[in-house]
Amino acid sequence: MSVLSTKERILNSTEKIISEKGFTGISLRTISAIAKTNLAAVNYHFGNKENLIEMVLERRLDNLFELRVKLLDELEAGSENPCNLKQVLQAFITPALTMSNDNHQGGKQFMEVLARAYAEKSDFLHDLLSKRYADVIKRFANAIQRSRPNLNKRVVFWRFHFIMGSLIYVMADFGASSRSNELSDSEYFNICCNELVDFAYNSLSE
Amino acid sequence: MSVLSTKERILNSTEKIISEKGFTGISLRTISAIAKTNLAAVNYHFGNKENLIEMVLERRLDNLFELRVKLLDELEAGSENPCNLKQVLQAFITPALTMSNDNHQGGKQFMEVLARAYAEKSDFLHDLLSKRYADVIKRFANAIQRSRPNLNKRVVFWRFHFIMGSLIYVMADFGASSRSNELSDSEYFNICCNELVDFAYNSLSE
DNA sequence: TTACAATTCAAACGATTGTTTGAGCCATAA
DNA sequence: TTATGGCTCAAACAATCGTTTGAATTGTAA
Repeated sequence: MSVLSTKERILNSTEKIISEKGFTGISLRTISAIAKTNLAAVNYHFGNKENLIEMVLERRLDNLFELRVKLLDELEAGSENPCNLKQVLQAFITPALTMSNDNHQGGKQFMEVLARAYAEKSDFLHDLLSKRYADVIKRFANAIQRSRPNLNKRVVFWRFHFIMGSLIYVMADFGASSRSNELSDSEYFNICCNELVDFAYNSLSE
Repeated sequence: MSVLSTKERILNSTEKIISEKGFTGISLRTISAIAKTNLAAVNYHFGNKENLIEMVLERRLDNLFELRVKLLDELEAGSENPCNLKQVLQAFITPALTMSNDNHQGGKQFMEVLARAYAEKSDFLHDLLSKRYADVIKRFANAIQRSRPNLNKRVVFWRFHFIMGSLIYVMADFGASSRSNELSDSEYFNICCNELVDFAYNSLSE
């Protein structure tokens, strides 16, 4: 097991605290305590609190969108043209849910952070999505469009956004209230993933 | 125009501030200032900050679910049996979006508060949904089930939750980034409402 | 080893937070 | 008028916040 740098430990503990207590419950003193470092280390490494939170978002979102792009690339390089819609949706949804199921690497915590950032209308997150990742989102929207040529372009656009809404809802475990206790985490997320893909696929039927 | 009581003014200004700056940005001093009253009035009328926020949620949610129930009652009293699925979905979705479009009465602000409360995993909200409103949600789920007897009960359950996810996403204006500037608020929400109902209806096709 | 930069640390800063206090205001009822 | 109770107010409380400072420590290259 590798030893984590102070910077990494701070990012991890921030992620953990936000996912547990939300943005309201954050304090740099708690963060530094859990990261087993000094209070001033946070400002030393990240400048200020706002920047720290932004770095938490950036670190993971880059991974998430990288993975999505990779899967879409593979699909578009394949023989099917247009791509199989269900696979396109899987390429978008699965990485997010895989991440949120990856407790070991803190992915689950991050997904909750992400959902909270959405709710808080983080300007930084907004910029990230509308600039850095806009192309990826557009690529997915186009791939969906091509496989459903008879659907109005505007309608596809709306539904893709609704699907993203459901995804965020699930990721953040919003519906946890309704979750059965008999399922393990990985079982739950497998079912969830399948159900969500089917749901999305169905919603895009012509 | 009626004169609002101090209590009402405090509730309204709290709603406004949360919707603008999120739960993070709340301060009782700002709240009392906007409510044009004294700082101590908040504690006098609501005991403490947490209780104040809970009262904001409760006041509006009661209205929302009352309206949903009323619409469902009307449908189930009608001639169609089972109820028309699209109308059931409308009875669930429309009140929420009407509220979020009702700027004058602060409904829009509340919907953003609600979405933030979801993200913050408010225990109070959780209890409200799983206790006080659980019956209503179950009634809607059953109504959907009856109109789609061939769909697995578990599948209906999942999809209803996904639909709620999309609804919250839309209510909180999460997708505002992608919103065209040429539409007025009411035009936007009309389209949004129709698209969401169609989306939900489609996702529940057999 | 020495010198220098990077990092960590305890301590303090001023600002802001939720809450409490007790005096004052203002209506209504005796 | 006087007395009472609901309400508002300015002021102060202790606690916590993010940030800064300067000294101590660590790691690295000469």
